[in-house]
Amino acid sequence: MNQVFRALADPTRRRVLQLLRERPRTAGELAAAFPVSKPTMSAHFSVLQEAGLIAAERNGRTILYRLRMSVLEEALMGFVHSLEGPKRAVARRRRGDVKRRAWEGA
Amino acid sequence: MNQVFRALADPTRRRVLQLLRERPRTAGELAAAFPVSKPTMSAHFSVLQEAGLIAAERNGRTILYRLRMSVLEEALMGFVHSLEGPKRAVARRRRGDVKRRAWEGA
DNA sequence: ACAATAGTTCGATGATTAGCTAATCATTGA
DNA sequence: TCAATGATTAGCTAATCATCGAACTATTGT
Repeated sequence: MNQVFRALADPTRRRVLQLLRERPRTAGELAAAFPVSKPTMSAHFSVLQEAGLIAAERNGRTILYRLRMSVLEEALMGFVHSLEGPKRAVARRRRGDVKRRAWEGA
Repeated sequence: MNQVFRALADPTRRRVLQLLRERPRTAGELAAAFPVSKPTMSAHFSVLQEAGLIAAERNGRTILYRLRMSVLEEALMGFVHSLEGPKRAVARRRRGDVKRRAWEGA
């Protein structure tokens, strides 16, 4: 979930998701829609993929990216619900899987 | 909207919002809930406030922060809807393929 | 095998960010 | 007015991030 929100923090990446909304697109096709270099876009794809927001499928020499809507919806809705929901579950704690901010539960 | 997503990118700030879910809290009360210094928390409050996610009200020498749920919901739901919504053609850029600023819409 | 195409990985760089301590501001109470 | 309290601002460091060009991998077509 942290990765999802981190991925959504960048406008370029949010826009990529919107472009993938209607149909899958190749890396190059996506890259052509933004005024940044291909390596930069590739890095954005990585972030989105590690967050689980997009999936890649190689076809010949192109790579087709598709949106994984369910992951996005679950993260966003899940967070909203954690705010609206039962007024109890705020004190959870996870153990040291991050270097700093290990107290983090959201 | 960009500011909202940027604010949500940090786990500490998301946790602050969750703490504010039930009732407003003072800056000190919130700061005491995290293992970081008060100035650091103050900076987080600034980010949240500039995003419109929280509102501050001074009472004597304490400052009470309260969650502005509607802003949060509108941003998150709004984004989800922009992905699920009417599949208007987002990128008809076949000819020319110029770097327009179409990506500034998210 | 070679050249072209699609895409990523590598290495460096400038900008932003989260974090700290120390200093400051603002309010209250003696 | 002075001291204490709650909170922010100032100044700094270290880490992270978005970006680039160059090099690399993989695939296709000749």
